[in-house]
Amino acid sequence: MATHARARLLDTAEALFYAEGIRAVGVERILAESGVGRASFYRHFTGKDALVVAVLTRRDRAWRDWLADRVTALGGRPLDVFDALAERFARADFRGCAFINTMVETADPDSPAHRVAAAHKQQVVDYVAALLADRGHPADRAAALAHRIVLLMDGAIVTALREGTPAPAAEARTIAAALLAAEPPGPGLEDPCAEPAARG
Amino acid sequence: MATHARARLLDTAEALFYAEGIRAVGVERILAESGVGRASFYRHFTGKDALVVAVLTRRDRAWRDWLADRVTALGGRPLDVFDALAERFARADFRGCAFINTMVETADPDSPAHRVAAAHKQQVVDYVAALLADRGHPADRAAALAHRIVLLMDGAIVTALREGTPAPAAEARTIAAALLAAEPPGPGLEDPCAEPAARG
DNA sequence: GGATTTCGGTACCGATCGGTACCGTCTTGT
DNA sequence: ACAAGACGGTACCGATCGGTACCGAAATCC
Repeated sequence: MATHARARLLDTAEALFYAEGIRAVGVERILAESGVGRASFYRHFTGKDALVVAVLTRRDRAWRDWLADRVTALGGRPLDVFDALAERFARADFRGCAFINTMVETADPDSPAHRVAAAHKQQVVDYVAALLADRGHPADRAAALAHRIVLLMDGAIVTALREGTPAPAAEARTIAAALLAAEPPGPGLEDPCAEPAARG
Repeated sequence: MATHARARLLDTAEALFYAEGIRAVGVERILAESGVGRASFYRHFTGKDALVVAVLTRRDRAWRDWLADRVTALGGRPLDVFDALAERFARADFRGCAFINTMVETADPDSPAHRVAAAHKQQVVDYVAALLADRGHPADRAAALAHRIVLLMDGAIVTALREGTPAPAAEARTIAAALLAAEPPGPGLEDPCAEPAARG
């Protein structure tokens, strides 16, 4: 028997929701393209809403894990997040940020899907703040800077979506670099092994 | 007779589409809330898609006219666009940028609605570039700077939407100010009546 | 004042929406 | 080997989707 109907539902739904929008994709489509029977779907999820939340929750974890892995591989500098973004923007199936899209599509801020999406963004802010703290920025300054860097990330994502090019990632990186250059890290807490000043 | 069914349809549809999303609002709702008869609707528009395009086209003009008016009233400086944005963010019915939302909801980039939304953003870039050129920036630099300023505007819009506060407008303004401070206008072309350096 | 146009209301269309119930089948754990 | 559970397929449900056809009333134009 084909294994794990639940996993196939999540995979198919994630791809379709991201590519065409949550509301634009009906349960019918997901069943047809995943090969899962109708009854099996409602055995695993109470309804479409629960599927949406499950997809977003899984993507939240996967996306942040991916970001952390890429940033680490690129050098662990805060500005490396923009180079990670550039990789995403260059993919043919890039369709913006699934969580921004969810908040746009799901207008009700009290909706479970909206909440998951909002929480995702907050966790990204916390991650960037941690990156900044690692480079010696005091906690309060790291939080404020992270806020602005995520604003730049979101701006780059939206711009990349509407222009269809990965260029906005580099633009946002340049702007963020100016931001960090104007605010040097605190007194001697930064990583002594940091590369000179070529990047980041 | 109640006047101008077409105008009422546009007003009602614009409000509902912006508040709840294009796909989330059916023709039925628009007819009920506008008080327009079903037949009258299809007399004025070939279908829902045409209504969407008409709404977006009208909003494009109205939004850019509003932006130009507010910026002029605030002083005509490029950075004034962020103060104009802040006013929008503070409104209770703020739900992000209708054109970003349209591009997110309408995945197909060849769709008429998507094209109108993309064209709107390009015209905003052109407008900001004109503001920069007025302050003495050479045309090519003005275009590049405008691109980045609109990236900041979009980032502020998305951030304001997900946080529900107008604060991101001021954040983006500060970042943009650093951007402009690092790149002084060209050789003596700026407006001699410009205010010192307090803002903009 | 009569004709034309625009209007609102309603009935109806096929298609699709999310969701439920029931069926026979196949895999797996013991 | 056998029972238990997960599976795919189908029929069906009421509601709503976008869209068409037709009607009588009301306002405008000549």
